[in-house]
Amino acid sequence: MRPTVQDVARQAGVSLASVDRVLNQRPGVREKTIAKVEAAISKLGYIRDVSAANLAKRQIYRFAFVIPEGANSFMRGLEAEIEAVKQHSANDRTEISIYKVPPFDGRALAATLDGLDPARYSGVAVVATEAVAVRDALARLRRNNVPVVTLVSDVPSFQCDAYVGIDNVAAGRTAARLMGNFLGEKSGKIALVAGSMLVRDHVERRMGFEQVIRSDYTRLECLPVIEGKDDGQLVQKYLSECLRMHSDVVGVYNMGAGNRGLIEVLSKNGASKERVVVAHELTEHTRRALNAGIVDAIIHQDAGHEVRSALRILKARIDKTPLLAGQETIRIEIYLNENLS
Amino acid sequence: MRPTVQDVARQAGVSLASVDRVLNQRPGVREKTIAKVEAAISKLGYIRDVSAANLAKRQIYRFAFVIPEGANSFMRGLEAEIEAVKQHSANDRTEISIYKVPPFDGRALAATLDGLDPARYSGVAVVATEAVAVRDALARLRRNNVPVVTLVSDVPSFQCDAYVGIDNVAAGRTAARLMGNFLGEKSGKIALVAGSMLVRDHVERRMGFEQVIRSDYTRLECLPVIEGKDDGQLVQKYLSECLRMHSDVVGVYNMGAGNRGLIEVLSKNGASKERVVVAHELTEHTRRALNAGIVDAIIHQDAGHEVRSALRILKARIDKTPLLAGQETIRIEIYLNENLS
DNA sequence: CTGAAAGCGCTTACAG
DNA sequence: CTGAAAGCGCTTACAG
Repeated sequence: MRPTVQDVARQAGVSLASVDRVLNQRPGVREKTIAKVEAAISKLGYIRDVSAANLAKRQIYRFAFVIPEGANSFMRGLEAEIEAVKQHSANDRTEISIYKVPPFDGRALAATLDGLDPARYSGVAVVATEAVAVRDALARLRRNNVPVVTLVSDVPSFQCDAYVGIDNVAAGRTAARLMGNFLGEKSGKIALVAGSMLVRDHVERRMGFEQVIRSDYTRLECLPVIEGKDDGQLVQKYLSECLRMHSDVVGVYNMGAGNRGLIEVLSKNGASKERVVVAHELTEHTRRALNAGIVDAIIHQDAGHEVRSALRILKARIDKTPLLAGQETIRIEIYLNENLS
Repeated sequence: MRPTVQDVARQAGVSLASVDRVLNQRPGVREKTIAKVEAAISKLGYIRDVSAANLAKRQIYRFAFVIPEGANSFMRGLEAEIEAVKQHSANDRTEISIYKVPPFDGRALAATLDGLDPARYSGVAVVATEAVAVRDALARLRRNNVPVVTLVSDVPSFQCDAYVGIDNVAAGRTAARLMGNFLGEKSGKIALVAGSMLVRDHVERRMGFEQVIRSDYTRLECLPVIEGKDDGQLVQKYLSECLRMHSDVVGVYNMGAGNRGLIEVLSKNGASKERVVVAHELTEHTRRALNAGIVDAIIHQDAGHEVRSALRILKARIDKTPLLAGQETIRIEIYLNENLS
């Protein structure tokens, strides 16, 4: 039988309450008592039962997810994943609220974060935009003992409890390797599409992509980045102009959203077989494009994994329990038509 | 406040014990009482607290993992992942035992399974070999109400609770797409290496691989499969013979283990840049080979994910709780040097 | 600074 | 067929 607090109390010759105080590092215990309890714990190999503790504490986890609103399919997929755990998590004494804020708007995000009551929420996960006001709002939550994780997009200037997302430089490098290898001996230009060069993810992906192309595929040349604001309409307009101007574009890399516009241009363009196309994030649109051969590869991050990982990390901080190493690494996934699951 | 069994009992005008009987579908309750309780449950929106129930039941999960012994790095990685959750799972009232059996040996596997006491184990996960004795041993466990999942390698003739692993036909197709695209305009032969054509995974991967090569890359031709018994020494011997005999081998696909032998041959061979090499499973050896450019791509399955998924599925069966859709799909992962994490 | 007792939301004998 | 009471492994007031 596994030892319980009762056993520890008996072994140490103290009451249950004292064991509890030591276990939870509550103040007002004599050094000598602490020592006795700790000796008993290690002698018996006591491991505390977290769920029994949570039952006694009537612990309920309340989490806030703050994510961008708008048409971005990846973000809507992220929202769907949050909804899925939300339904499921009633079993786990967990309550989840979703707050949606305008995308690319640091002030709006900061205002929403400032509106979160630290007494109400036991943890916050946020798709962050970099801005001083955001950093300050996150710092306020941390000061009030609310653990914070950033999701998908990090804020390096703020030391949060964890960043749950991919390494975007490596993602760009991965895209470039696929592009370069798929192009074989061909030479020519690569069109680069991003949402905005003010967004960290996209800047990092571009950096990684250009690094690899320049060093390993010198017969290829990257055109200046087209900024499509993650908006399908704009992407469509700018990209078709670009392809008209440059007849020797052999590859297209979309490091941002707005894939609907990209797909529109390339499917009209017909000769998709002759160009290699790499984009980010598996959505219903990019899946269809992979199937149709309009897109050759998708670099993906698993939004469901990110949501569940964020929750595990926040709970571990709250319960002061260790995480399982390896489970919380978000991978840079590659999808071809063949391994869509 | 969330309603509890107390609330349900009060609302239904019955005792706690009766509520419990209905909740757990225990026999010996009048239809009318069942109806009253069920009405109260749905009226209050009662959701049962599984961890409180497990505490009261002194429920301890005891799981057996049955895996192959031997030098196979993937299997040793799988074992390490089981060990990792084993350490961690003391917190979760979960005990895990690992049984190792000789690889490719259905009788030894069946004997081990037959030795598992159904009274002791609440669930079993097994890396299965196809054999009648194995199927019967698994059926015995199921008859004794022990849920069973197959790990990595399925036994289609046995209807188990779940198969936790990848679709190996799709994995083969994925390997072929990478091979074909990376080869660009080149034509020539592809050397195929497998462990054994008696093992289902390898047969399926081969099928998927050849399908895609034949239909989409007609300038490429697959050589007959080399069977290396997943043994580095043998793979090295047979593959180097094969490369000596065929001067026009432009690609190598290893659908089995024994990658150390493969890497040995190809690194000596020098001209690795001229051949495209695709293999399975990220291990310390294949990582190094990716880094060194000896291997171009690795098709991978996440052993840690598989272990954790198997545990979640078994627990859900035991607790009769729903699974979170999406979390249990094992993906066919693709690794290039750039997205190693 | 310490301890006895009640309680968290369930389940389990046992009595009727 | 049904219910009162004790108990699972913790924590929380409250009294001293």
